[in-house]
Amino acid sequence: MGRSSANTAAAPTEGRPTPEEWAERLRRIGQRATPQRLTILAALRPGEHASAEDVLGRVAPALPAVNRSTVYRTLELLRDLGLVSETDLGKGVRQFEPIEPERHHHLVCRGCGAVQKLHDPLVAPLRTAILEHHGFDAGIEHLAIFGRCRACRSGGDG
Amino acid sequence: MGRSSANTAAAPTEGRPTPEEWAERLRRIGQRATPQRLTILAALRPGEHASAEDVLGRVAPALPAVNRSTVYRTLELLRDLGLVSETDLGKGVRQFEPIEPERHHHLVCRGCGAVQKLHDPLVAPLRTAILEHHGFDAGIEHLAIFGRCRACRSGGDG
DNA sequence: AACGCAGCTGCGACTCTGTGCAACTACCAT
DNA sequence: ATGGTAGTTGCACAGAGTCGCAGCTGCGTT
Repeated sequence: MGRSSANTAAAPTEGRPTPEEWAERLRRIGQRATPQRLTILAALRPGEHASAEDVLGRVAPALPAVNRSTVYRTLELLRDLGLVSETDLGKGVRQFEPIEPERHHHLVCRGCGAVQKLHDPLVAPLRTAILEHHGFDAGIEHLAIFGRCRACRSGGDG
Repeated sequence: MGRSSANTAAAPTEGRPTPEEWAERLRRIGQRATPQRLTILAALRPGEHASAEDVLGRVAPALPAVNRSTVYRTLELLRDLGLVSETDLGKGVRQFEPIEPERHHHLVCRGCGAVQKLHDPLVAPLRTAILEHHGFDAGIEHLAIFGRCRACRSGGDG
């Protein structure tokens, strides 16, 4: 999405966009820049998983009246817009996080619950293969893969 | 898991195991063979997605007193045992299905909701790579990958 | 065949998430 | 700056899934 157009203030990789930059970005793709959305966007920080409830808590000081539904809907919108990633780490609570240029994924052990990072280069071929074979643009931004870690496998424990 | 042990009655690929075969299989791995579990197992059919609620409905005629929690817990157990797969097709309802020798996955379009099959050979390399690089046994039995299908991509619509 | 215990089940309450509808408001055109 | 309108929000409700606990039961042992 036209990232090479206007570059009003700071470089994208230097820090996170300001609310006004977010607003412009939303408008450019035909979305409204509401205070709720901008506040929610500001509440998300790169590299940090946040649940919908976390976001609601962070937004409350600025906009106490924001409703839970709005948070969910906004997060979902931002996900579909490719601005944030949604991941279910298996805790019954979805985690949201702004998408960074360098993607990563997670391996979640069903035995001990340990979570380790999985770098995108291992996953990228799958994305490519799916696009080539099915013409399907897989939104694998932040995958959670469940299974059994080395320790739990050798330990034999569940 | 030790599939090459005793083969008491019918061949595994000939039909699905009888309740008694399931019972024996459960006991062999240190699990109790309760009527609830056997009934739930019998309610699952290969090649057919069933939600927890579906299973509850199918079990009801035989065991009217079975509780929702039991169904969830049993399904989860069977999943951890590697007997059934769990998949979230994005409908807010998880789908369960007995694991077949020939695995498949799904591509779910976030635009139009269409679901298409994805054959395992495309996914297998990822499983292998994760095992080699991380010693992690990825339980990718029945994956649901979200994204945008060919039609929705060319149509430009959301 | 009866016993005992660890494990399983049923129950109820609670959390997380999605949806319909009416009121509101950001944005475009004037 | 003002007005119209389509997109958003807030609210209330509904449904999926989880958890702790008390009581029951499958299964190994005697």
